[in-house]
Amino acid sequence: MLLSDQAGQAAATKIPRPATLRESVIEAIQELIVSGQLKPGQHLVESELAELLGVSRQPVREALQQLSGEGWVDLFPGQGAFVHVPTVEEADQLLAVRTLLETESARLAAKQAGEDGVKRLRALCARGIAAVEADDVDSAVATNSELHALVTALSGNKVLSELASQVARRVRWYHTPVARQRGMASWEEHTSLIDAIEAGDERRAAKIMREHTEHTRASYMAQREQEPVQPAPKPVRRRRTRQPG
Amino acid sequence: MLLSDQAGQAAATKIPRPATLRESVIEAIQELIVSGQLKPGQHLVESELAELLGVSRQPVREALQQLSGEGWVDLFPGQGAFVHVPTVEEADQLLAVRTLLETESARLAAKQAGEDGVKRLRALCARGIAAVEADDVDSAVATNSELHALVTALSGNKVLSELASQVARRVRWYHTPVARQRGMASWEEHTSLIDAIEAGDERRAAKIMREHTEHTRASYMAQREQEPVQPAPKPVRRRRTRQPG
DNA sequence: GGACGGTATGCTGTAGGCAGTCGACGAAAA
DNA sequence: TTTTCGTCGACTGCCTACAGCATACCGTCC
Repeated sequence: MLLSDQAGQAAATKIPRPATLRESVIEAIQELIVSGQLKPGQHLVESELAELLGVSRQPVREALQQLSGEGWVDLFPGQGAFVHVPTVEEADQLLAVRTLLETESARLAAKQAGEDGVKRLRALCARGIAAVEADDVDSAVATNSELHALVTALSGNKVLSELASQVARRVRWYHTPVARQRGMASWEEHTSLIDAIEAGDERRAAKIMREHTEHTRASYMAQREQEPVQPAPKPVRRRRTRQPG
Repeated sequence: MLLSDQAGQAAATKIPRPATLRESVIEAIQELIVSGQLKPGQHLVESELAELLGVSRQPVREALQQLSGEGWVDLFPGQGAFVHVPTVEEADQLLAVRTLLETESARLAAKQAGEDGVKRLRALCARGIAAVEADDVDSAVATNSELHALVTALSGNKVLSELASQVARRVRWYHTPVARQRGMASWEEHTSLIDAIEAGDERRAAKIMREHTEHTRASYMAQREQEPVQPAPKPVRRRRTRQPG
């Protein structure tokens, strides 16, 4: 067998490159933010993060800058990095943008998704439903993301799908602590979405996706009504609080 | 007069912060790319750029990473940075995304732009038309960008406008050498767009913006037909060609 | 003649270090 | 008591230095 043949095979499990430290640090910090260990507005001191993660400041700096570009942290020249403070207003706008991007993705996907694509969608959907039935929330959320990502990928527009995935990541952060709602209803919508895509019905696919993401948005806003925003942790530079003792 | 009063005034000419080196480097490299001094596919050696710009490698590295996030360069771990090679296909996709974002922006702007906003739009439009009549292409292009940026800003959705401006920057690169077409026609479309926004007619504003950006896209693709793509400068790592002498 | 392995050389990725700068705190003056 | 100025501490921004790696070159073997 020629190597080129092997290379041609789909997803030959790309060699698990020992990612650069920077990438690892990015993921680590994202994880810290999403999990709430780093709180919104908190001052991220490079040297502390470096020590915490066991690396030098340089990879941390680079990671922070990339994270700034993706909206996770805010960078103030000369002052450092602060975990971004997501306002309700911004979350709403973000969700609106997501709706826009994903609706268009769904339309394009309906236009030109092949059999194979639909098959993969169905597989994911089945997995998601199974997860919900098993009450495995984490798995359900992850599968949900995968499904949406696949829809955008099937749109055939790489620029669009990249943008959408970036937006989706932020959405997940804002809305993860709130999300654990809408279990099965969401997956029923997914199913009819896939039906529309399979039928090549652009209008219907777009409509379903729009309503689907709007439902998410509504549920987010409703939830926010209940637990109001945290009391504005104004992002000031934190003075090193000298630990007594 | 209290300071807070002064601060309240619009655009009190923000103190010309001596930007960080990183930011200066970013702009410098963007300029080098747009102006064609750095060619698509070219290997960007950090130390060379550093020397060229008279700084150390660190700010250059950070700049390259940010530029990577914005799609100007591609970063291959362990291999370095290469100027992104824009394919026709990608440009098409990018223009499609721009159409999507700007159409929605126009719709929202029509929904909620105030008098003041419309006034500023008119002013920009006048400036653009004057530039075209004076055959000042650069100024016309710049004003065009400003106008589109203002429309997205008037949408009231910051996330949307940021995304749109990012996309617009890339579009400008791809399409600047091609753009110098469609002079006055474009500005007539702008005028009717502003009319629609002033009238608060969401549908019409969206429609006009969609057609407007689609015209741009069509003119881009047409132009590309004529001058075919550069012969695939495959992005290989450049071995330092030892200068004889 | 072509393929293979060894070697050399840039380049990247990372670390550590120094100067500049910003904010906070405390003392002095109003 | 409130405001202002000076000082101090800490952090960022940048530079320099080193180790590891990836590629290209080149001699050797098949």
